[in-house]
Amino acid sequence: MSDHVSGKWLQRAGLAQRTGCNLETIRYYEKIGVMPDPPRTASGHRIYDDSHLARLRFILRARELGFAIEQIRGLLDLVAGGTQTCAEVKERTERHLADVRAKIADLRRIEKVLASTAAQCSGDEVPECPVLKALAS
Amino acid sequence: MSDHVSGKWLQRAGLAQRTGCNLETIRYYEKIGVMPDPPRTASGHRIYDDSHLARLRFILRARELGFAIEQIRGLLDLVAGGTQTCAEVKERTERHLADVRAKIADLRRIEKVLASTAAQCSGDEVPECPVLKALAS
DNA sequence: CTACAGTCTGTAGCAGCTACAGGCTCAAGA
DNA sequence: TCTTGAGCCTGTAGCTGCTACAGACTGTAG
Repeated sequence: MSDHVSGKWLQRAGLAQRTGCNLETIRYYEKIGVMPDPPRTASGHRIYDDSHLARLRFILRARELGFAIEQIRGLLDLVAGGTQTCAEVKERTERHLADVRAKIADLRRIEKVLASTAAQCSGDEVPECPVLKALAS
Repeated sequence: MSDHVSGKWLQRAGLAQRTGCNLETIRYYEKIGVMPDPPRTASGHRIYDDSHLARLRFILRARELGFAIEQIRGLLDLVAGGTQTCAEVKERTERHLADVRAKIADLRRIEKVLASTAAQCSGDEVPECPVLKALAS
């Protein structure tokens, strides 16, 4: 089973290599159903084509943008059903954007506290420490 | 077993209530060893005192600031061993701060991509969508 | 004495992977 | 032709930090 049939089909390692996805992650995506169960060779080896490649890339891009798997599944279902509209997708994107902004706000609050507390540290070899004091208070 | 012996000792629910910690989380912290195995009544009910209260508050504050459990365990070990120095704690805090800042940077990158892509959406009831295009590209 | 709130234990589930072990298959070299 | 080794297969366990449940027991108030 040569992997060199250019642009025709791939095995798992080929798909992983072309997408940068971890080998096991592909199987995981199939198991949870965001990637379809692929066809197999007689001996059970998975066979992927360009449609799998495209779908996996979609998933990976969405994950990079912080979309949860269930949100991605939703987007894929919309497209698969042909029922997607820009209005709907925009709304989902903006909901996710709001989540991202909330996380940023949370982290910035944390950053401020950490930075200002650490700034009070002498950094000396003494047991007293403003950070510990803040945590213990 | 009355819970009203003021300021002397507490049961699990009392500790939870005073710290805002979830009941089950306390047991979890004991299981993983960041909280000590508390003494028990004859019938096996946990008994907590002010030292447990203080330790749990320390843990919860540190968690709020995003410290991982293992980092918190490390800080608590330092203090318990009496070997803590401001220098050491400051260094650990700044390492964590760097992690937090890296996460913020990551989320801001995501935020920018999401915002700018969503801004290109017409928001109309049409199947074409810049967000989907960006994910599929 | 009974009802009910509270506690006890172990275990499973969440997200999103990642990494094994143990067995099979396939192609290339000797 | 046989062997070697890479690659594939499966199921399952582990990671972080909880949270929730079931089923049994205990302790107290009426």
